Amino acid sequence: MKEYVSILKRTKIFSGVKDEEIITMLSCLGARLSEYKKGEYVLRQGEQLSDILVLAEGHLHIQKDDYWGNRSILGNIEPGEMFGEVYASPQSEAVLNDVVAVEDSAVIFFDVKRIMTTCPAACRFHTLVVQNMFFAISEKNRRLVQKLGHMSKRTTREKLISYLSEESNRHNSAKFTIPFNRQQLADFLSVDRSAMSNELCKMRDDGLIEFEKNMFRLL
Amino acid sequence: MKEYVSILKRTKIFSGVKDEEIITMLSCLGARLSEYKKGEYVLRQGEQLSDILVLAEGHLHIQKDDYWGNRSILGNIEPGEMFGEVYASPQSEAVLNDVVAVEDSAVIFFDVKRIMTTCPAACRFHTLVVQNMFFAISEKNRRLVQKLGHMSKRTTREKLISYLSEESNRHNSAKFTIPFNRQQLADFLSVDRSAMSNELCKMRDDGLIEFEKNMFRLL
DNA sequence: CTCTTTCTGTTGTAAAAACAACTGATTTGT
DNA sequence: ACAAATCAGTTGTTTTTACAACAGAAAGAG
Repeated sequence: MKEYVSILKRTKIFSGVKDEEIITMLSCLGARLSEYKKGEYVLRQGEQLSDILVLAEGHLHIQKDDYWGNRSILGNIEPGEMFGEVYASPQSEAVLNDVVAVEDSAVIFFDVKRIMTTCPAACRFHTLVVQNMFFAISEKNRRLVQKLGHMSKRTTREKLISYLSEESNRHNSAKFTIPFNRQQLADFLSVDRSAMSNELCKMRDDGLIEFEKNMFRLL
Repeated sequence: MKEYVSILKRTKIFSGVKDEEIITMLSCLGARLSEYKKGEYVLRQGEQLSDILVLAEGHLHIQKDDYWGNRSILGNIEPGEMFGEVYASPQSEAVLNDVVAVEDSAVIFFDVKRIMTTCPAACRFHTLVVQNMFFAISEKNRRLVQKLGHMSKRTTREKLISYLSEESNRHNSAKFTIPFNRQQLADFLSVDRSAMSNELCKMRDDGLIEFEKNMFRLL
């Protein structure tokens, strides 16, 4: 577990907490570590969950498959990110989506009851962590709203422009790589892969973008 | 302000806090009240915001208009709901969407700094409120994910089924009213109104649903 | 290195949605 | 109560997407 302190201290949740204090808190908060091979499920739709999770290393997708086998990728989780907090509230409901490892990953579980119900005065940084979690989930909320912004565009081209513009912004650069391959990007934007591939090429022909694999450049 | 205590005490944020304590906290938290006529903007895209807002009475929509005049309704706010918390984090960014009153409304503003940075020990319920806010924003996050679920459906019919099923669930009844008229529902689901109207009627003809104005019944 | 699998781009067709234009019903304002 | 504005439904046309099937390139396994 200690090997991940360097990762944890760079996360939003532990922002402002020192190494030694993080180690103390890992036991104070009842942290457990689980590892997953590529393709394994971290969470499954319908499960009960009373933990908040942090990705220590690897790469996860939040996704959902419907009756007909259509897959939607609802989100992308990178190291240091918190997830699962949505299901950890008192009126806890079942997990809505699958969370799957797209590469070998390590996840830290925190017992939400210990985080939220222990008297904050007991541990000097407990209060700070709750506040940090609040801001982290706010940030996440913001990203969901942005994704809704892409999804609400009517045409594939508009969705792509909306998504790529945001990624460019986020990287502060016209050139950037995305965490998806073509099929995954199509699933993320909820469009057909071949139609999207087609549209990407048209956009390139129109001089809007350049790309190679998952590297893109806006022109 | 006191007239809204009965509303506030039923909100998630003040869950578990007594009337007198709410009154005390309203000043402790630097609460301010603003009123809006139907059609007025509560928040505008691009604004800076350092408050958390609670709708005391009325009905708001979170919406966004693009270049071409297409409107997306990203969310719906009912009395007692918190909003704006996304923009209140320390690395505060500009407001992403408009929030507009769809009927005469009253909104309470809380200074986020006072909520988050005052020592929680100072006020017995301060900690409770921070925790409540955490759960409230989690719940909101959940709803955003559900909306993404509707939006990720490919056809208008699937989007409608997804949305109506969720509303039915939420009301624990096959019969329920929705907070949108047809145009607003179309904007919410990001589809064309006339096409949606058409699809609703087909669904009725297929024996899937009944409806009258904004009352729906699933069969 | 070779075989297999995955990934990306291409094309044609069928299905669905967007758009535009119009009607009648309902609501709102004066 | 009446005129104006908003709202919901209908239809036909155009545009866009989904789907299916395939081919070449790249990546991965043995």
